[in-house]
Amino acid sequence: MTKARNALNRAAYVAAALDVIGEVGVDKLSMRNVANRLNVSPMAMYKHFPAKDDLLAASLEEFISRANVVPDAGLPWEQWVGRVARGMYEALCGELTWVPLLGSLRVGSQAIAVTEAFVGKLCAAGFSVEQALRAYFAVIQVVVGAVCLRASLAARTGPRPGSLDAVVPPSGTGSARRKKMKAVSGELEVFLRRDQIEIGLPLVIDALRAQLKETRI
Amino acid sequence: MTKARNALNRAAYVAAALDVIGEVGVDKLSMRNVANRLNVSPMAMYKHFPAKDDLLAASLEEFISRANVVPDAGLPWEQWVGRVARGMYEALCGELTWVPLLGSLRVGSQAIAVTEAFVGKLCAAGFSVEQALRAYFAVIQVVVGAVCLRASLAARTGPRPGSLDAVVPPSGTGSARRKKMKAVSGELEVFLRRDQIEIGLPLVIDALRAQLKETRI
DNA sequence: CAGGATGGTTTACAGTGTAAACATGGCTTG
DNA sequence: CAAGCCATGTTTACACTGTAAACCATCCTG
Repeated sequence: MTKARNALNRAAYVAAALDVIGEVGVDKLSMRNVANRLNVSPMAMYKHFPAKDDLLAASLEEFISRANVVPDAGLPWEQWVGRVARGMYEALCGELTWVPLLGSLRVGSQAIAVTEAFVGKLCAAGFSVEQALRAYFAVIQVVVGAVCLRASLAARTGPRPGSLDAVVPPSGTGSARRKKMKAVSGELEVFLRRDQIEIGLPLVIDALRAQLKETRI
Repeated sequence: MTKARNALNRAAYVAAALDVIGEVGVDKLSMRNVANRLNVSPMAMYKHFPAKDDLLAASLEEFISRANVVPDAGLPWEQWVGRVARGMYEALCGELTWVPLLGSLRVGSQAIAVTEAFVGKLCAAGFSVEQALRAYFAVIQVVVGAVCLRASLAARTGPRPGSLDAVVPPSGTGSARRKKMKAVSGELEVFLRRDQIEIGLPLVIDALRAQLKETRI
């Protein structure tokens, strides 16, 4: 037996991978544990994905797609864009183990659907296609960057004692400098603890608003 | 023998790690190959770093520090900020294998030195400390995001044939939709191929300029 | 019915991070 | 000077990883 009717497909493997990820995180996902979940040999997956990275990339795409970030069309564009960005941000923050894979985001059909909606929305609001696409990429950049910074906070136990002991000592020293650095460091901590998306996103939206006003004149 | 005078320290291990990374990339770095480069047992490193991740995080910090992105103080703040951002972007793009580690950026003394300079520059230009820190984080976000998108392009062989075959088919179908999606997809490709930092960064700088003007009134 | 796809299995290998126990030099203290 | 601790490095071993290679069963198609 073993074969039979129930042939597994890409989607089934991706679904299983997402289950595993939900339980143990992206970093602890292995070919073997997703295979086990489907009662299948690990090597079976290589008939559908050339390598683990491809499985993970597909899973990330599916994950983002499931986040379902495209909001109601009725909203004014600023809020609409905000919702998309915050939706992505929150989804990714919910599973920070994705972070190492943010560099392998593919332009899959799911992403294209979002882009399409995004560009459509902004064009309807008066932006040019060029401007809208630029805006889309800027927003994605901010989301990804914000998630990375968020992860970077989570990766820390707190302001470590050794936080000021450099790998290589800073060129200029002196006690005045050290004091100032400590002050900046403190402020840094405060900012790191803020909701990262609320730092970069408003700036981008402001810039977009300004662009729109200028175009309309 | 074996012991003797030449006791290795954190910095030595980090330097060796950076050497290895320069040759084979972050992804192919292993405790064993950096240990070999120093003619030392792999386990020796655990006396200096609790785990591989810590070695990597330290190496990333040192890498960024070596990029030496802080420019001359004479520049006007817009250009100054641009230089910092583009410097980081280019350094990271030169070794894209760092990308998976962007989520473990630590606030080390090197980073603090940059922040200090950044905040100082912007405050001198008329921004409040709050605004300056916000600006700093926004810029970092954009840099990190831009690098991730850049990596995402590099991870692709090109516009793959299967690019439109979703893991799970899109909800709405129809040939008109497919055609529009393909058009958007084409534009996406074009944008992906642009210098990513030039997409998000100008927007952020525009927003900052507007902020400054408003404050001055 | 022959023959290739398709999707699965088994076996095996080279390589990984790191825990545990042990060795040894140099510095501090009695 | 002796005793002993601490920092550093070594050896061994383990559990686990991704995946190449070869093989097998079912099905679709000419």
